[in-house]
Amino acid sequence: MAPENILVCVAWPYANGDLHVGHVAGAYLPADIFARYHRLKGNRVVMVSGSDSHGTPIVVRADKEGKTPREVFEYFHARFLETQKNLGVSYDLFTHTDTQNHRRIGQQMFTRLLENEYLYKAKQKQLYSESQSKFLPDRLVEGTCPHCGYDKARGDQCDNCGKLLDGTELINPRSRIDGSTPVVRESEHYFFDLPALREKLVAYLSDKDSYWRSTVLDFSRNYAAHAEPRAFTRDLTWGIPIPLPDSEGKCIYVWYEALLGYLTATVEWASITGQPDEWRKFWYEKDVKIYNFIGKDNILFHTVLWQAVLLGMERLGQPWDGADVDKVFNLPYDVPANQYVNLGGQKFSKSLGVSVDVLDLTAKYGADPVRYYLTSIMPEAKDSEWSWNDFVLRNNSELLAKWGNLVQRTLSQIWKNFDQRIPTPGELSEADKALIAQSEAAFETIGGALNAVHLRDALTGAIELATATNQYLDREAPWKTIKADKARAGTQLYVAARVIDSLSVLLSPFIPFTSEAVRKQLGYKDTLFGEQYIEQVGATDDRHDVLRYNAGAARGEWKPSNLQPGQPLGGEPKGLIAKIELA
RNA sequence: GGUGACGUAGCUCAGACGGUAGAGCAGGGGACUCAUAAGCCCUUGGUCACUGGUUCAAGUCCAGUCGUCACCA
Repeated sequence: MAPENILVCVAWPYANGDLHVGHVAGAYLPADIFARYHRLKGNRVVMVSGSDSHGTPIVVRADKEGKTPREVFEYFHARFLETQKNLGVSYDLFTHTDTQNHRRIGQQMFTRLLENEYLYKAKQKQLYSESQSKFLPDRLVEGTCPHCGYDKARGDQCDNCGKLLDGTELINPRSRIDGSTPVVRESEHYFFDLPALREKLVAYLSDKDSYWRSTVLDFSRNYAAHAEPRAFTRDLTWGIPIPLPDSEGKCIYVWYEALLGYLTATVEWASITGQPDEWRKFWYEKDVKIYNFIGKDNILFHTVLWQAVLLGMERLGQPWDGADVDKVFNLPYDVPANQYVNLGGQKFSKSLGVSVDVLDLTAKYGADPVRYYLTSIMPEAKDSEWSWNDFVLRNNSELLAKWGNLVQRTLSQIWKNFDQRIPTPGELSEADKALIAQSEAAFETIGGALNAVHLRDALTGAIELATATNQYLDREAPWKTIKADKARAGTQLYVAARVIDSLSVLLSPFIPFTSEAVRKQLGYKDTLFGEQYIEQVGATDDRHDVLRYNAGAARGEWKPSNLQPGQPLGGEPKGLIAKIELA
């Protein structure tokens, strides 16, 4: 079968706070598992994302801390790189939105939509701070709620009665920055004419029933069918300025340029890897599948609004891009959005201290226990719950006891009794053949689940095979066989080792580090995957750090083991997975 | 207020097309000992949120109620 082209687009984390396990389980980890699977399948995979570095919350945080917005986002960007490298999220490129490349294409997006008449000008009433000479975002204004009279309602929503507000509705409004009283001024903005694209959006969503998640589809359809115009620009200084004269202080609404990051990061990836036209393959050629991995709060942006942008632009189409006049952008094939992971029944919240810090977690326990547990509670259909107790149990009684111990008990018998080499099997019994057949079939079933982005099912399937192998060992008991018939014991251990070899591949999208270690213990000299590294790229005035992936000498393949008898083990087997004891 | 999703054993979750509830972990018991006292076998747990309705038969379809969440106005 010809290799497929897969573009894995991952939600852009907003660079005003650290990542927590909810983000990881929601988007980054599923994307990585999916990407690794497709790499093993031999498919052409590019996985991109980056830090969302513009927008009001970053400006506010910078003001509060006496820093520049750039300093704030660069701090968190660096931590995102570190966190995801430690976790093994294998981006081909994780960049950010404050690059020349992103700005240039961002302005082009605006121009294209304007040329194609999907943007129009309209006036909007907004609160303006005279003391600071700028428009105030609604959330930075407070006042008395017109509905319930609560006197500390924010301009976007009243915390008391829960009603959503428009800042101009507030009675006695005041700035939350300096307490001054804002005035109502008219501001002229560009609006995105979504009604003009309704028909195309509805058509796009019409053939997704067989594979989109129900949590994503109905909701998106309803919105697409009734989509109203939305503001496309904002009064903002920290963002991408709109490329028109007399438009100072107007930037592209951050949401749209973050979405555009999927395209711009692909362009940057192509350029960095010295094949500047390669992005065209993924965005224009039709034999490509684009996946967007996101959390449930982002669904509409990724199932309707992003499609609207792509449909509205049609293509990049500027002089430097003139070859594309007859091309049209690809739209996402699937948007497997996840629900949330909660903690103690509450949402994660940095400000309330409800959080599990990922940097801390990987430093203490390593990536794989975290990846394993988060996959097992991945909120594919509904919200799930992080439990420290469960984290420990899953690690100790599943990952370690079922899988780590299976490898350990098999290889240590081979090490001690078979000259530290994979034994040469004799004739296979029915039981031997049955287990091997089961392990071979697993590549189909688990692969199917992975391809359909049913990641929890896929992991469960792999663990079931580990259990079957443990059962096989207990029934065959090579430690007994060896006393009377060493050759038969060698066959039994060969069968177990061969299935373990397959399992290390089947499990590798989920727990890549452990799988590499197993592979090494089995005596292989190569690796399943390539390497991740952080690197500085860009011209002098555009330097930035990115996370990259280099396939290099990776030899992993999604196919059953062909373990060679006589292969020397890679050293004395020792525990792969540490037991976790909570202090 | 609108749209949508969710509410199943102690915990985490499965349960197209309706036929009297399943898995893993935890808990209890057992035989073994190669293994990080891990693995294996057996086993105790459930008013399937609530109330009505359709049906010979409903976690499974319909209506309503309550609760949780996301997005939109």
